Amino acid sequence: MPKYQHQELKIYNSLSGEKETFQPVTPGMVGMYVCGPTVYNKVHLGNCRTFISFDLVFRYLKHLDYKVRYVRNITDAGHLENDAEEGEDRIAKKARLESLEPMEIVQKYTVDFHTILHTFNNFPPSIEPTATGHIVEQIEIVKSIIDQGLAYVSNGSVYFDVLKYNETEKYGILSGRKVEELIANTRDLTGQTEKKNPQDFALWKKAEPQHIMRWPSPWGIGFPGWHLECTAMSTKYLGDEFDIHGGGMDLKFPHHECEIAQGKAATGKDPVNYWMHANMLTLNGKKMAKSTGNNILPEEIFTGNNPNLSKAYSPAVARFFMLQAHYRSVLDFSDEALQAAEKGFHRLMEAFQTIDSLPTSNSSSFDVEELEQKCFDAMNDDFNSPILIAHLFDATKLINSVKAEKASLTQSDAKKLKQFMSEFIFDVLGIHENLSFSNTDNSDETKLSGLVEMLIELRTKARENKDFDTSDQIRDQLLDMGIELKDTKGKTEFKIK
RNA sequence: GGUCUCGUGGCCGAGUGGCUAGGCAGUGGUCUGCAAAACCAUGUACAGCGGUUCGAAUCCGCUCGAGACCUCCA
Repeated sequence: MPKYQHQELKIYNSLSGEKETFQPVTPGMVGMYVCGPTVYNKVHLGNCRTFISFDLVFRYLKHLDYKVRYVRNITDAGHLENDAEEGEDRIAKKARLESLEPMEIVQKYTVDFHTILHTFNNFPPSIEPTATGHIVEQIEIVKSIIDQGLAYVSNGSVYFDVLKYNETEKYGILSGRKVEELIANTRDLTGQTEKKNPQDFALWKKAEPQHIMRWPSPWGIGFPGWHLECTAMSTKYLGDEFDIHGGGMDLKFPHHECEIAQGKAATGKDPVNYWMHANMLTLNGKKMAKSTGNNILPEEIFTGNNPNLSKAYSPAVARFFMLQAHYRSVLDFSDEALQAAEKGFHRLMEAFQTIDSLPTSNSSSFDVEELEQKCFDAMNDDFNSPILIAHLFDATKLINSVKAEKASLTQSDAKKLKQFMSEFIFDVLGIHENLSFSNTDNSDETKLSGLVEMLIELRTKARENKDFDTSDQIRDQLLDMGIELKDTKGKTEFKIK
């Protein structure tokens, strides 16, 4: 029996502002769309947080035995740097700066994106469509919106008529904006004479002669508006109405608002049942952004090569750090916080590895099944990974207590504990770290392990002979090399730091 | 300027109308040849000021502070 029949998952829906019990359109199946990156630059850590957040969602839905189709796009069509009618698109600009073909830029940063997300142990999405691969679909949507009388052609471009749409529908339902307020607060942007109203947004833009990325359309040579691709690709692969649409908080307005309007205009249906927004990762209290340069690149974390960092951190530690905060909260990045996460993470991993060697008893002093359900409860409550991690630390404490012979577990409970911890740590949180190599078959590691064991033996003999100079020398020099010895009851263990 | 969100102990970060979040750091103890690790114990935390309530850090109002969006951004 699939797990989702036993667990009640609640998801915070940005549309309603409340946690709602999750009910997919088709029982047992989930369609999820997440806005992917514009590939004109390296992904920074803030970008990664969003994708790690939705990887967590993807993983947990799968863990509940849902069949999930996860679609995440690549924005590779050139969109303008702002909402003005003229200007250079970001990919073309980057191509000029790097002296590359626009599609080389796209390829280069798509590869970077994939590599980094893989390093963070994200699952790839089920489908990863590109904007340029769906120009035809986008044109079809523009046509149908025009047919509905909700878009107009102006000088070779097509704009969505927000005021007209707002006569029968509500533009602004997601972001809580009112059209009247938007009108009152419109910024003065030059060159918007093509639009009937400043709130209108482009579905299709006429390409200026210097614009490199261009396609033919019923309205002339041009390129699609930014918001359109997500509507085209989400509905193509997930249907006119699907379950979950995610993205960064900064996309809520106008991007997602426009998607809702476009979708409704084109199909007459509200495209998405659950809107989810991941919050920002901040650096020095401010949002990380490509445009301001206030960001850290993942590779800088892995190498420690950044003025904000005192050392390097593994991808698993960085991921664990992010998952210790809830996806809807702003998380501030700092070296200190990463260090704390790293220590806690290692404690958790070491305890997990200890389970097999735990002494077993006839009875357990702890309810393992209750703890497991608490882990489900945490994730069922809008994917609350920090609470889940807190429970995993409770398990850590239990394991260490059993090891210290201050608590007890039956053999079957120890097995259960290992099973569900493994599921939550590796399958759900997606944390993956090279485990202690003492129990692997890799030959070099086996040799090193044997070497350390030999030194431990020598040290144990020295200690028996009260030759503490020798024993301390072995311990201290190993520690200098990054090998820590740990004396436990009757046995010395080691760990590579 | 408009809309919205947030403000938790030394740091990070959950949560909630009354019952220990958790991690890191600190302190005391156990263990140890000494340490480390581990275990046990330990913090009068919820920006400020009012209000609602038997009871609020949690609800309401105001003040102060921070951030996001309103232009491309995850």
